[in-house]
Amino acid sequence: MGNAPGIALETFSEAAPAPTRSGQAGPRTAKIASPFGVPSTTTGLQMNASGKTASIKDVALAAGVSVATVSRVLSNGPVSEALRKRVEDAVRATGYRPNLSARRLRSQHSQTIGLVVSDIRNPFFTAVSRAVEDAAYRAGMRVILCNSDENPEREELYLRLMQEERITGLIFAPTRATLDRLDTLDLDFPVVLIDRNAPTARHDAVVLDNPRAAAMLVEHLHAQGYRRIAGLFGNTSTTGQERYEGYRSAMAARGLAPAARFLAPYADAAEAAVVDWMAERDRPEAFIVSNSLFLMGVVKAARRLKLSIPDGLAVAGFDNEPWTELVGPGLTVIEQPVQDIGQSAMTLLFERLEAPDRPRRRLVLGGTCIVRGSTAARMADAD
Amino acid sequence: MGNAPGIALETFSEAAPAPTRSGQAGPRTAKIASPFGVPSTTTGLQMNASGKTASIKDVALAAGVSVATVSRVLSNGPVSEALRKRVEDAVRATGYRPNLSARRLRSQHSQTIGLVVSDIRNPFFTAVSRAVEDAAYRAGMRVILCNSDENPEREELYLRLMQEERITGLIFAPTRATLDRLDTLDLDFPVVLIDRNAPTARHDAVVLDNPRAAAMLVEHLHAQGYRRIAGLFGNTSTTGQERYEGYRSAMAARGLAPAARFLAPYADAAEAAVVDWMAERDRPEAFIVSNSLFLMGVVKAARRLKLSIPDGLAVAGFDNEPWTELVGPGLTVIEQPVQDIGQSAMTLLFERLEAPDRPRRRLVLGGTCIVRGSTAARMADAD
DNA sequence: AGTCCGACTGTAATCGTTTTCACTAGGCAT
DNA sequence: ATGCCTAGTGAAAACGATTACAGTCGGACT
Repeated sequence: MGNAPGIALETFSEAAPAPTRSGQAGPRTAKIASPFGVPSTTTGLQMNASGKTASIKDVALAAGVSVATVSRVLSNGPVSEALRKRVEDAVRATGYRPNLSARRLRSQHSQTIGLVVSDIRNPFFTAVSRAVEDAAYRAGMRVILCNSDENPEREELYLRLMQEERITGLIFAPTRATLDRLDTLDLDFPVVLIDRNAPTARHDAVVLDNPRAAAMLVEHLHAQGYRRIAGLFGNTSTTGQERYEGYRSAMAARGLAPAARFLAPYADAAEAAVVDWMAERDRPEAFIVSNSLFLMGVVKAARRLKLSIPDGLAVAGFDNEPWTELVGPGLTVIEQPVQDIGQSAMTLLFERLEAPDRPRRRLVLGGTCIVRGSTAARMADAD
Repeated sequence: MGNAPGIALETFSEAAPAPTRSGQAGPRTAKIASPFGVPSTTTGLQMNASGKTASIKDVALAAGVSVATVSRVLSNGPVSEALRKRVEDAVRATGYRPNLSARRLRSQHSQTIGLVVSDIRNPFFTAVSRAVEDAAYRAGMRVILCNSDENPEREELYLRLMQEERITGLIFAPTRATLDRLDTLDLDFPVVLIDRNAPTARHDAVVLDNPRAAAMLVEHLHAQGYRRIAGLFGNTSTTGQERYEGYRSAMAARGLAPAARFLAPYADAAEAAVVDWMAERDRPEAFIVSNSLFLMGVVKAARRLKLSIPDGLAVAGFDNEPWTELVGPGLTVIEQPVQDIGQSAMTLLFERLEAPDRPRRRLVLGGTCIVRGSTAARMADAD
């Protein structure tokens, strides 16, 4: 059975006007006449005489005080009770809202921190950005969130934007390309790296202990009886590189031969790699993969090859996303302390702002190995 | 086997300094001495004599022209080639970056649109916000993204923020509570609702055809031979309500008795509901659920009850997330045209900005039913 | 009674832009 | 020559806030 066609129509239409195909993409200009009349009051909020939204001057006028007094009321400065009351009433009456652009310009303080991640759809980054945002708002700061898409050009664009916004600090998960030239960039604000990092960068950073985490997976698989353990790692970030190192040395320490491939960060790439690899002589018994996209790829490949997990093919990876529990017998993963990463990044940033000259610091957090059925002991019966 | 403990340490430590537990939450102050010396050059970008970052005045000075001319060069105004060249050189030499706050203040145009969603971790909203952002940047506008967490208080906070940022327009997925009083709010900018909507709201909107989509699921399950079809719907948004209506009328149209429950939007809630429900007499043969969290809940419940999908329990839901393909025999879902929703919202917003007085419009997009194994024909053998 | 102090309050400068307006040259038609 | 137009340029006035500075006004102290 195929897919039922999608149909667009007015929910409460008398007769559906010109049904529109809901194409999967491409710009579509809304061209639908509305059967709903609407009163054409375009009134926004309260306005002053000239029809613009109320400014501090309007409030001052309404309260019969100077703008300085209004400003002081707004910032809890020293004002007599009588005037404070009058101003507060005037604020309500005029519907006054401070203009942040003006405030920032004058006070030379943006109260804004930037956050540039490589892919907001990656649950790791959504979780981290939630943590960052919460911490920021608690400190009375705003967050500007940007998506680089692993694209150095977009990163450059956003870094420029951050400069123009005069952010007070940046939390950044850079691509390898940008990481390499980060020192030459001369930014006006302190930077805290997250997730990715290089020994050469002179910035603060908070990262997972990637080598150790990968080693934990090797250890675990080894203990479960697996020997031919292959690895798939992302080729765009230093993270993949670090996880590979941990994998390699843990394998070597056990007298096993490492066998790794580096892939572009797409599920398809991993699927294809596994399908190919399993056709070779000396097919792996297990895979360690460096991100959740690859995890999906491996599961798809196993399905395509009609290999059961873990008997035909064991697998372990990174990022404890909700669905990893539900796939097959459950997938063994390293859980990252996402909350902690976000909060620590903010902490490092604030401390850096207080002491700009202190030496660079790097915070390395440990992951937790969540063991599930995808790495059950080798040779055991399937459940 | 238990979880290996997480350990925090310096990657290249001589000896791990005071190992820190990577707790799951709670603020943690980074207190790690760095073994890496760093030159204490705190130089930011180029600065003018007084040590601040370069302004247009500095550029003018360096180029030997007036600030007006610099401004004109920056905005491609009429300037002779000779001066333009001199100014461009000066811009490079000073490392000048325009100050957006000042620009916005003076030009009275923020070039910013707001986007308030209820949960950025929900892949539906991450996809939509990606689309919105892309469309915005293509139009030379910035996006401020905020997370309401389904919390009306946070919504109010963010709406106030939007006012203060003087955004030019808002794309908004409101909670029911806020939706009800949206008309009384008197915002200074046009609003386009997404995902949620009410017949009474006087704003533009782009939503899924929820009743039809839910009906499609009923249709499909019915055609596959299922009769006792239960429904689980979210209780915080109008979306759940609309999907329920579609479900109810489609059931009625087939002479089936609807049986629905409304839940808080958590996977656990759905899991508990299913476990309870399956213990009752007249246990459902199939579930229709209104979001992907509930989908997880149902799968977990089935696992707990040792019911196979679809023979013990069929299930269908909303949102074609990548993992729905991988769970069990694959989950049947309604796919929303997320890209289209985001782009259309921007289009509606732009058109509203051009014609503030035109009557309210509502764009209803159709979903696509992706059929997978979780709704295979009743009584068929398991695979 | 005169000084001084403390608590408010207002005036005006300022943040970094854009934009209006006036002005200067040339070029061209008269 | 004179006048007019056009293109290019600079001076200065906004934009909406914060804040340094200077008053004002009682009351307390000598």
